[in-house]
Amino acid sequence: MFSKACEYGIRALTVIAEAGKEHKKIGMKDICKLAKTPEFFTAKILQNLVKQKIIGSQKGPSGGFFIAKDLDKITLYDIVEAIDGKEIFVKCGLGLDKCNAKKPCPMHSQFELVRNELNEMCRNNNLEDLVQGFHGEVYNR
Amino acid sequence: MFSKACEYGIRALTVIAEAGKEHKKIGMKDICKLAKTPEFFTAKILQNLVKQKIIGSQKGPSGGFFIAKDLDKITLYDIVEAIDGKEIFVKCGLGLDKCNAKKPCPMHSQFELVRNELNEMCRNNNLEDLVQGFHGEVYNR
DNA sequence: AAAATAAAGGATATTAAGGTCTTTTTATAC
DNA sequence: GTATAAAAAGACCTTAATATCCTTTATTTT
Repeated sequence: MFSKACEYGIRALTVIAEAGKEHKKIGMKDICKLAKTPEFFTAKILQNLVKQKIIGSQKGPSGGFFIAKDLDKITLYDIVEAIDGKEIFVKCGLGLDKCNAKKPCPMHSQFELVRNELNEMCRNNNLEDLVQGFHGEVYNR
Repeated sequence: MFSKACEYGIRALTVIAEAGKEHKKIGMKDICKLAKTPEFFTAKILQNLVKQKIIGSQKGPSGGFFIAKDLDKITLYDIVEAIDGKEIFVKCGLGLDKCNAKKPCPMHSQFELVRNELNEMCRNNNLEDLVQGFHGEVYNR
C-alpha cells in the first residue's frame, strides 16, 4: 500500500513525537533504534520531511529532530503525501489517466469505495492519535 | 495500490472475457491493442495466469487466450492474488511482520478498516461484474 | 508433409526503489 | 576559538519491477 520510505517515515515520526513529550529532541541513531528502520535511508526520509516543514532539526551537539507544530495538526494524510505524493489518494485502480465518473473504468465505483476509506482514515488520524498508548517497544520485533 | 503487472493483467482479462462472449479466443496483439498494455510484458503476465489456470491458451493458427471457467467464478481477489500475491490483503500498514490485535502497531485498527474494505471489494466482484457494460473503447485513452 | 501462426520460454535491457557510505556544513560545549 | 557532535548533501551500490527481444515449441491450415 505505502512505500517502504513511507512506512519508515511514519514509524520514525511516531518515535520523534513520543520522544518530544519528554526531552524534546532525539537523534538519528536513537530514532532508528526505536523505529527499527535502516539508518542512512531513514536519514534521507527525515531530510525530506524537514524540507517540507513536517519536522524540525538542529545540527551539532545535543541536536536532533523534533516536531515543530502541534501533533494533532499533522495528519497521516500530510505524512503520506509528503513522502509518497498524493497519487495513492487519487489514482485509478486500473492505472488509467482519465478515469472518472463519466468515463469510468470497469472497477471505478468499487475501487472508489476503497480509496475513499483510505482518504478518510488518513485525514481523520493525526500524529497525536498514533502515539496514543505508544510505548518504546511497539516496533521491537 | 496494485502493481503495473496487476493493472495490466486485470485490463487484459476483461478484454479476454468480453471477446469470449463472441468468438471465444483472442490473440496477444488484439488483447494489447484493446487493453492498451505493452505487448511483451503482457505476454509474461498472461503466461503466469495460464499456469495458474485462471485462463487457458492455445498455440498455433487461430489460437489465442480464453477464459476457461465461468466468469463469475473468477473474483478480483483471485486475479490480484495470482499476480501480486496475497500480501496486500494481509500486510501491516507500517510493514511490521508481527502486527496483530494483541500487539498492534499504532495504525493497526484504523488501517484494518481500509484493508477490510479492499478485501470485501475484491471478494465481492468477479470478472462478470467487471465486464458489465463493457465496451471496446474503455481503455482507449 | 510443409508452411504458417501464435503462445511459451529464456535472455537481456532499463528504470525506479531501496539502501549505504563519505564528505561537508552547522551548531554546541568546553 | 577549538574540538566535537550531529544533521545535510552528494555519490554510489543493490535489488526488484518493468519492459523488450529472440528462439523454441505446439497447433492448425493448406
